[in-house]
Amino acid sequence: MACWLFKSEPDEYSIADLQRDKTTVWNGIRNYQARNFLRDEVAVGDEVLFYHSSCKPTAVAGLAKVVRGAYPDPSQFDPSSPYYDAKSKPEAPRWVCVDIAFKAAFKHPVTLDRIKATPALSEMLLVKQGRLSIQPVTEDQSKQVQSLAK
DNA sequence: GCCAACGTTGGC
DNA sequence: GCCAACGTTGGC
Repeated sequence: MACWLFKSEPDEYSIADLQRDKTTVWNGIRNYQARNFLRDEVAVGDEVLFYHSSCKPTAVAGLAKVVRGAYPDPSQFDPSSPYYDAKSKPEAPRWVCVDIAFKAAFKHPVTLDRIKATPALSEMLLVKQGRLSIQPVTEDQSKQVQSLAK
């Protein structure tokens, strides 16, 4: 089982929204590096750290799990969607999405500042490569983050 | 709202 | 098939 970190702007979709909805489609990914992870490596049963980005403070806010592997993101073919991509054809979809389910909302979200200040987490891509909305996390890192949230 | 980092694109 | 330009991302 692999672990991942998914970023979302809480104004758009927060861990509280996921708690309410139970499951959601993780769509709208329009960055190639993130898509490659989604398409090639994210699998059913994988653990997901749910990260709130572009807010104050940015933090890992909860836990989710993958319940459906990569399939074509329907929004890329919908002209009325903000995620519409005219260059993507149904016979060769450019973008994919996965489904995730709620597992937990952290009582104490683990802020980016805290992660940066924790030596065991200094190798996280979150710290080393900021701009990546889907990223792999080691099992140790995931456990560390979860223990900081208690 | 700046701008740095990345993968992809496309002109040559 | 090189490589400059582009689009996306997200902390500051």
